[in-house]
Amino acid sequence: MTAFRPAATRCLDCGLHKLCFPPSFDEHALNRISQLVAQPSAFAKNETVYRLGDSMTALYAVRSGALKTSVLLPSGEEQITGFYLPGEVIGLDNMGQSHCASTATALEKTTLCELPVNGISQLSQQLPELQGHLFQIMSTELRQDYQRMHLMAQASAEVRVVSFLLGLSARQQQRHLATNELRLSMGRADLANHLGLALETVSRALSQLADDGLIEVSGKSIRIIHAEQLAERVAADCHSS
Amino acid sequence: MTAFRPAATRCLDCGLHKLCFPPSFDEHALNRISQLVAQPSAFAKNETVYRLGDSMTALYAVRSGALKTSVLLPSGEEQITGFYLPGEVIGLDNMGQSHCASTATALEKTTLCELPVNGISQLSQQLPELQGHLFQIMSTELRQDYQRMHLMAQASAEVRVVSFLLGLSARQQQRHLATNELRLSMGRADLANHLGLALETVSRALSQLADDGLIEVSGKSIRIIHAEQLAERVAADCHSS
DNA sequence: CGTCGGGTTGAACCCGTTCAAAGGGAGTGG
DNA sequence: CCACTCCCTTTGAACGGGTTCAACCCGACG
Repeated sequence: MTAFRPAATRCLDCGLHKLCFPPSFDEHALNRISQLVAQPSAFAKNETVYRLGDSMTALYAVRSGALKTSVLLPSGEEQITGFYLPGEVIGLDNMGQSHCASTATALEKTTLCELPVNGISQLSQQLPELQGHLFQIMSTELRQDYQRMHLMAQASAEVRVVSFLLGLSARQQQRHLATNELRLSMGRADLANHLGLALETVSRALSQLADDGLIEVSGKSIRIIHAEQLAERVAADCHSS
Repeated sequence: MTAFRPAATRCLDCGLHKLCFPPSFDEHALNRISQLVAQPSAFAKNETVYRLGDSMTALYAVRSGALKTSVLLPSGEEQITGFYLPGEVIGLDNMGQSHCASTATALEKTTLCELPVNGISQLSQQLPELQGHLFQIMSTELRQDYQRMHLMAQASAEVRVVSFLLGLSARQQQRHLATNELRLSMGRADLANHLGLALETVSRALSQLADDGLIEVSGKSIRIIHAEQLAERVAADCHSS
């Protein structure tokens, strides 16, 4: 079996391994991990990877495409907790749980590397660096959540939208993509949900920013014209409050 | 040294060990952990346990008292990320980092058990249950943050305050304390900051709830009169939106 | 008794929501 | 190739809840 595994499934050969795992991971560590990773699987748009209540079996590293994670609230409404791009890992919020507490849905055609949680747990007993990495990405998510929480609690609609755009831009930079050309894989409704705003408010904020000449908006494609001025608006809002 | 360690520092003898660690932890595991735990240290009101930028050396389990954790935003303002009570563990958002990204401040006279992060990391290589526990409490914090984020994003002031009170009540129940007698260790300003509201709004919400006969407010002491009706208001708000 | 800090109450303003309608682009069928 | 439709997005106008600014209250402490 393993002899026939396509080269593409070996993390070492994957251009994203420095994102999924620390750059410091050596060949040995990557090979050990590769042995756990199943053949990347493809998901169509709107297909769910896992769903609330499913038994928790794996983490998933995004290989291509994009997806959203959401929690279903008691009331039945959906709260989108995050959008994930290639090189990012989903399922951390279910670590240590027997069942999934969230749902992951592909926003477009997406391929994922499956990291079985049993294997990951065991391997991280042997590779301190892997355990440290898991702690690190989980704590990073925690810290990012704090910032997002402050955003939701305090920031104006414009600042929320700008923060999101700049965050996306920064993540593209990590993947060595252009920082000023964004393609939003999610619709306005999902974006609004994630930012805690009404759909119309997001649209208005984008239009306003476009009117001010800071960005160009064309459907799901957004071009950042003046990144510095965008950053200033975020800072200005923080300073004023 | 260890021969003279007071019995009180042995986790096995501490009434809170089922909160700090899973109830399933056996005597062996608790003893291994106890060897790591330094003498509980005391902090006065407003004293900081660790501060943004400090080197990250330990997690801390609350033994008595209460404290808040906060992040300092670029603008210089403080966002309070959580309040912690006996049996709860702080510092998880710094796991895997070399330096603290948050600040922990005692809200009253507080004693903490220090869990050196090096020791914890190494021990969790040997005790899969400990590693699993760490993953679990981190993922639990993640999931709680998602709920809080939704609260901040969508919920009315009243719902935010009620959710906080009910959450506090639930945590008291875990510690086998009365669920209807709350003592808020933080001031209105901290509470408002944490809930993403203006100080005045929190005060108004509490007054309103008191007028409606659902709670009794006397400074920092709050008595819950009709827990069910409080829960209904939260559910009602969710349903309406 | 006076002062001080935290908490409460009051009134006006502002931003985001809500409801409503129009605009636009992709896909389908003629 | 165009016309039609559907869905997503944009734009408009009025409403409402939370913030803000301001005054007041109250218990603690000197």
